[in-house]
This record gives sequence, structure tokens and C-alpha cells, in this order.
Amino acid sequence: MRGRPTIYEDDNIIKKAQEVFWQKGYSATSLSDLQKATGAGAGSFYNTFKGGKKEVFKKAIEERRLAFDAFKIELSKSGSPLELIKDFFRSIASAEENEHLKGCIIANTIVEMTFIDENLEDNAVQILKEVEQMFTQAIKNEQIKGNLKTQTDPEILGRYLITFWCGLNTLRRMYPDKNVLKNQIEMQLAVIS
Amino acid sequence: MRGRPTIYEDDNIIKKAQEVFWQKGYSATSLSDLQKATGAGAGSFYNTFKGGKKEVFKKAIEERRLAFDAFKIELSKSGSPLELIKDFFRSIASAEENEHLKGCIIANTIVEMTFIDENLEDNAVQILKEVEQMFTQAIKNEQIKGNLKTQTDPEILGRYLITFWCGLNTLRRMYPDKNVLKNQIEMQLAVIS
DNA sequence: CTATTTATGTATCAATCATTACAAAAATAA
DNA sequence: TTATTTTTGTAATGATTGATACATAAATAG
Repeated sequence: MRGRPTIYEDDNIIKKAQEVFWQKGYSATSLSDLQKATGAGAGSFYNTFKGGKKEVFKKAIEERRLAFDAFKIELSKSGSPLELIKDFFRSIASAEENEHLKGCIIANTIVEMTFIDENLEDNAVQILKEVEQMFTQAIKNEQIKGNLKTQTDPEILGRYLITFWCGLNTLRRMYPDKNVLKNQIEMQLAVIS
Repeated sequence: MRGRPTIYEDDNIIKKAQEVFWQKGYSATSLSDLQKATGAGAGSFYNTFKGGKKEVFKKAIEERRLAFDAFKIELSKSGSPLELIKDFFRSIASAEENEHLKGCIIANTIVEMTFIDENLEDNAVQILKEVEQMFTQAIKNEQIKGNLKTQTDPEILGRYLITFWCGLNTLRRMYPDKNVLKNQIEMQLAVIS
């Protein structure tokens, strides 16, 4: 391969940029913010991402989708997928305060982008719908196996969990406190048993 | 009173500005947006609000707090306050699509402002905590009167409702659909009975 | 009428925005 | 070595940002 060697890897730029977008959102993050966070100057930045700020944001979101996908695969291998989902919620409580304040980048994007960018909005909505689908399927399977008392439609229960996820996204900022969140999470998970 | 008469009333500017902030959030709303929406030029705008954009946003949020306060007074007069709260949630389902997409301006602000403006963030958090307190108190009273089966700590149940409120803030955008929301709201309210 | 006061509309401000232009740097291919 | 290719760093670009300056309009007080 010819040419000056790359010192700012695409993946690394996206990861660093994701951290800033996650905290400040799309609109409030400036190119200057991204350049400081990634170390890359305007030259490298636009050479790597012709689509500029929006392309990097899309890829940061896409990166997050992959994390959810990885969890989905983990679920499919698990003997007790619903318990894995519940543990996923439980693990939220013990996160660092900064993680509470950051919340979920996908849920954040849905709230921020509604009247700003239809495309980014729809992308984010689609991702959470897939997560919801994952919840629904796990609940359905567990009901079929006779492991759940509740006979409520799994579609409703899946939506209950994604609603909880989105609610937690704000509750965590109101109470970035391990004990408060732990109690709340246990109470809400008890609905699905 | 001396001087040229006011044609852009403070309250009217705030109401019109609130609508824009509600849809686009703080950062993505420009002064140009506000001037278009209110009709007031830069002269009138800064003459009326020395604090500029931020002052108007604060007042738009304050206006919303008053709406919650009004509901609180309505509650105190009601014979069945918990039922009033439940109806408040139920009424969400039948809102217009545009209202679903706008969501709750206070919850939106909490999500947007976390790493952007501590003061605006804290204000919004405080408001939702007061709403939560209103939920908690209504549930506590109903438990004392022996009208509720559930003996779960009213503090947990109040937090459950405010978490639901915040979750609904995103779910409404995912499914701005009357039937989906109606089913979801009924299911979640059934937990408090 | 005149002086005073307040609101308005417009021009302008410096700062920042996202993006582009371009020359120098640093590699490989021939 | 020389030509070619790609990345990098820096210096611009024009547009937009939030905010100010200021002359004029439009009222009242005396």
C-alpha cells in the first residue's frame, strides 16, 4: 500500500467521538470537541469521514447497535435468557455515576433528534425496537416453557421492559444512586415472574 | 406609563418560544428560530429578556412547572386523587401524534442538559421530583384508606410512576399510536391497584 | 409643544460553526 | 532515485451563532 501511513484509526476516532456524542448529544457537540477528543485535525477527520460530523455520529450509533447485537447472540446461547436480561437490568444499578448521567445513547438520540433529523431518529427508534423484540421473544419462550406465572401478552411485557429501559434513562440522572436504582429495578423486574 | 407601547407581550413570547424549545430542545433552537416564532426582532427580544436565550428557556420551563402545580391543586381538591393521576396517564394515549413526538419538555431537558448546563439540568430534575412526590403522596393516602391491594412502599411506587412517565416520553415517539399506548398505559397502571 | 421614556427594527458585532483548500510529510512502486 | 499516493496539519472558507449598538417610532408627563 502506498501513501503516508494512517495514525488515526477509523475505529478509534469513532470510539472517542462516541464518548463525546454520548455525553453532549449531537447538536451540542462541535467539530472542535471531536478534534480535541480524537486528536485528529480537520484534515484527517474529513479525509477519513467524507460525510463529516453526521457520518461519524451515524457510525457511533451503529457501533452501539453492534453491542446490542452481541448481547442478542449471548442470549441465544444462554440456557436462561430471561434471567440474563434481568441481570442486564440489575447491572445498571452498580454502574459508575458518570455512566448514570450519560444514560443510553440510543434513547438519548430518540429524544434529541425527533424534530431535528428524521433519518437519525428513525435509526435510533429501529434499534430500540429490535431490543424490545429481543425482550419479547425471551419472555414468550419462557411462557411457553411454563416458567412464568404472568400470562400477559409477551408483546405487552416486551414493551413494558423497553419502556422501563427508557424510563431508567432519565431516572438514573435524577437518582444516580446505587441503592435507589437497585430497589427500583428489582420492583419493576418482579412484574415479570 | 410613558414610552412606546409594548406589542410583544412577555407571556406571549414565552409561550411561542416554549413551543419551539419543546420541539427542538435548547441547543438546536437558534435565536433566529425564536424570532421567527415570536415575531419579535432582536431589539424587542433582548429589551424584554436581558438574559437572552437562556432566560427565555428558564421561563418556558417555569411555565411548565406552573402547569404541574395547577394539577397538584386539582388533586388536593379531588375526592379520588389517585384516579385523577391514572386518568392523567390515560389521557396521554389519545393525544395528537405531534404531542407524542414532542414528549415532556421537562424530561427532554433532563436528557439534553446533563453535561451541558448544570443549572438548567437541576431545575428540571427538581420539577420531576416534585411530580414524583405528588404521585407518592396520593398512593400513600390511598394505602392508608385501605383502597389499595399493594402494600409496596409508596416511595417505590411513586418512583415507579415517574419512571413510567419518563419511559413513556420515549415510547410515545417509538409508537405514536393510540392503541399501542392505551394498552401499555393500562397494563402499567394495573400494577398500582 | 417639548422633554422624557420605552419599545421596536435594523445594522452590526465578534465568536464559533462545519467544512474546504492546499502544501508538506511520509510512505511505496517502479 | 523519482514518480505516485495517501495522510496530516494548518490556514483559510462562508455561514450562522448569540448578542449589542443605535437611530427611530410612539407613547406620556409636564
